[in-house]
Amino acid sequence: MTKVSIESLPQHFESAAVEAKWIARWEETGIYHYDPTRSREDTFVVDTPPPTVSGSLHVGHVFSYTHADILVRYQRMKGKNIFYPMGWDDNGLPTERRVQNYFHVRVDLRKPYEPGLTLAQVEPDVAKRNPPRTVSRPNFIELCEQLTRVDEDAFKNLWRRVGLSVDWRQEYATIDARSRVAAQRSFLECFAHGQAYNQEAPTSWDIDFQTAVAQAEIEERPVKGQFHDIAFGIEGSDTSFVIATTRPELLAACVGITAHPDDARYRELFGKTAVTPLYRAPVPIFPSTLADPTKGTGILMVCTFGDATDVTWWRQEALPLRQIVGKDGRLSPVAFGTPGWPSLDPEAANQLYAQIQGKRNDGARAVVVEQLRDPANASAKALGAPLQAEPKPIERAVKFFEKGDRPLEIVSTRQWFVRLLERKDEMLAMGDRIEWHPPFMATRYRNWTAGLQLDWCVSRQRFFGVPIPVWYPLDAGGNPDFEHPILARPEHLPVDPTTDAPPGYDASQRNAPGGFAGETDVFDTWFTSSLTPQLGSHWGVDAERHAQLFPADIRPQSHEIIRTWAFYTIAKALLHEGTIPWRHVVISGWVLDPDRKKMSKSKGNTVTPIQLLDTYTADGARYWSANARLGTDTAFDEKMFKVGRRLVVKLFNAAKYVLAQTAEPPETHETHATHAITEELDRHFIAELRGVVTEATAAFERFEYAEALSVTEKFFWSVLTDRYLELVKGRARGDGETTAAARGSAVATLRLGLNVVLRLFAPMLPFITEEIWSWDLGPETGHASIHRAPWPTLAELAHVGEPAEPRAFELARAVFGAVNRRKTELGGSIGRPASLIAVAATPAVRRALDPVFADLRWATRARQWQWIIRDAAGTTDAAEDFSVEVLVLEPPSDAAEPPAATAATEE
RNA sequence: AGGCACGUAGCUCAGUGGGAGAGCACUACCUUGACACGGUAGGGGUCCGCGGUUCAAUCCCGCGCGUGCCUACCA
Repeated sequence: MTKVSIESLPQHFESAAVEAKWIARWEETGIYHYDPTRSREDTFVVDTPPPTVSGSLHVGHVFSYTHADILVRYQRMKGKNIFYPMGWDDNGLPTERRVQNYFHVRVDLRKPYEPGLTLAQVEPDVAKRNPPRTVSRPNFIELCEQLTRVDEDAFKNLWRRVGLSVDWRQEYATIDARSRVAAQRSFLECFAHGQAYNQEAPTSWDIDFQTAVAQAEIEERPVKGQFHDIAFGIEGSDTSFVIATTRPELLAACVGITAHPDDARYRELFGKTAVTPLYRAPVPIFPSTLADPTKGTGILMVCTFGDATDVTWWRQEALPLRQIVGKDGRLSPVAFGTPGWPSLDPEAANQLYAQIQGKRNDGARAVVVEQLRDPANASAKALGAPLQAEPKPIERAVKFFEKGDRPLEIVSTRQWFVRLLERKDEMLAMGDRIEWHPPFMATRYRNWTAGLQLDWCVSRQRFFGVPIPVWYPLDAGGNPDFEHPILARPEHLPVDPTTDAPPGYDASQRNAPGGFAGETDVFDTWFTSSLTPQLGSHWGVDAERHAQLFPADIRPQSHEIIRTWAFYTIAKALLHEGTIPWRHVVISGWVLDPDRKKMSKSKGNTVTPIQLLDTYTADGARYWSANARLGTDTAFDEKMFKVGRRLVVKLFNAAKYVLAQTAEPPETHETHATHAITEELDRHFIAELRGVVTEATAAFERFEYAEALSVTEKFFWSVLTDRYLELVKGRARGDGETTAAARGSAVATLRLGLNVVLRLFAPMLPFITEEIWSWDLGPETGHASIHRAPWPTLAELAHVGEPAEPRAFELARAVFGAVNRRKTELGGSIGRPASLIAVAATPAVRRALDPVFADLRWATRARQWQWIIRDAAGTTDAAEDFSVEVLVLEPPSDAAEPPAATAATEE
């Protein structure tokens, strides 16, 4: 490794070439590689978020991943052995949907596998003119794998461009074989411990994706609806009561009526039987404290199923199941007058239902409302039209699958669940053992955990996911026995029950009486994603490695997935290991567009990052990111990128100057590092640097990289470049009567200052700091990469003594600033020499400035300097320690004669 | 409806029981010896409102108002 000739450097910073060089160099030298031979205490383990490989990159990705990288780079410089993997979350609905749209294909489970069907053969049908091409499930999965590979490359390219210090040997995908093994092993272990069960139960169901969804994947959206007041009859009575409903189309699914037990209006009805209009079904009337007397009319119909409360009532009252909404969202055929479907007038009921059968909710609702207007359809002849009033518009919150477009239905289906409700307390205790950054994010976890109402539904009726590794024995009639599933053997994993035969059976017995049926469901993608710490540690495959890497140190993630990813990961760690999955959770905020909406692909307000990186440099983009504190949302502001770029350019120029000035060690010493730092100004500079090192280190220890950046940046601009560098320039060049020792002190200080500041910036600005480091400091210090160089400590600065005059530097800066101000007022440039500068000051100020006066004098370019000594007691303005009384600029001249040194005078 | 967070210069945001700040933007000026991909300076404020604690409140407490997110409400 040789030093770079500073003179040969380009005049301007050429970021593209420099970044490309270091991306390649870091890869070649492997400086980010994990070393499995080092101890756990020396190791810092990152549970990297595997990005959803959806083919779209935006600045939000750069934002949050940079936060983690900054923390990682700090730990690396602290000497830690870093485990920093990268995963790709490619299984699941987003990928399926993207593949469906991209290739314009749909799965047909009946289709046979077509070998060798590849990307090239399934050309994207951009216009979508033709009906979708149907493909077999295995072919569909292959297409998913092929497309995600392309997307992963795009992500990988971005991560390299922004300088993530990932160990690329530790790459995984949540659909790859090792992940499938881990997810299936996790399931087998849950089942073995009684934590996994399957059950036919009402489940939130998306009618478009035709799959169950979990509580955590549900969101609410405001939807306009209408209240319908409908009269119900009472068996053995001519009277009626009125319920208000937004979903009259579910009338056929009505299985009960309820009101609050204290509601005087309905108290007499409890225990009686109501009769529904249209279908004339007798249903029980029961009291329930869950009913709210202030809502609607205070009395309501219980349907199977309108909402989650219906499920509660259905269970508590052991009501019958009348499921009329099918899995496709259409009303299923039913027959009133048959068992389970009672009616006082089955013929009329069936006739009315026939008009809505096969329709979706909206269509059915319109028909039902018309039917309700007809007095003939009343629940008792004397009551008049069931519809008591014109529908009244209301807006209400309706549950949606977060990725879906139409409201969820509740459909009774058989699903696999993992028990979580009974472990709420343990889950809460786990959350308390983890440090959340910022701390208030722990509240979100606690709120979610405490409010959990359902076990985790882990089965999904989808294709591109990890198969649930079970089969069901078939009886002589070909009916599956769900109570006694056949589990895969751990040594056979991964398995696909739709193509593999279970232990003890052969393929010919598939779907045959007495044989077996393979489970067709796959896991919820979170079931696999919740194992990312174990995927990184090779859980179940390499026990030694697992012990070394689990639990992890940090989990970086964003706050909207605390209830999913963080929650489920903690659940898995509890279920499998009885411990926490990581010690720290590091929460990044969101990137908001200028209207303060979250940037997301679906809103179409994202900004593509590559162009930003080209324009403002990778470090410039990282600077923007590094300015945002954890947990704080940040508005996208291109100006911040610009400021970042300016910092990068400034570092380039300042470093070029410092290193060119100090290319040769002081004449009295072999190296810069050994030269004594003796001058007052230099000692002051180092004293302030000590403060910066202390503050930046403390900030990093609190995970507050933005604070560390702030103190470093402030020091760099306002102390190093604006003031110290200007004051020390003359001495560093050996101008005037500078002694060799004084010059050596300046040179040693400049190099030491740059050396330390570069390392303080290195976690945030890895490219420019590495570039500068490589010219000179790297070869000199023997640390080839700044990113493997030690984090600055006070010990490195301990050889420099404390300054003698506490105010010397502060005053020198102030006087220098005042002189510059005066020059500006006079319309001259800062560099213009002054034929005379007269400064009034108290004796104390004059004395304090004495040890730095030569530097100050040089910086002001004063040919003659006069002190006007003010009596301290006589000053009228006590706040003014000094004032520039006279400043005479020399006329601008083409002949740039350096000002002759003239002695300062006092009067 | 509850919880959490936030409200400071035109914008983006730091901050602290005692002096209201930074960057950007704006205005004026400067070819300077690292840097015009730069520099020097200037104007700009009801620190959301009202009460309380305190010698002293932008900061602590209470009550409002507004914004965002999470949870709940779905008849």
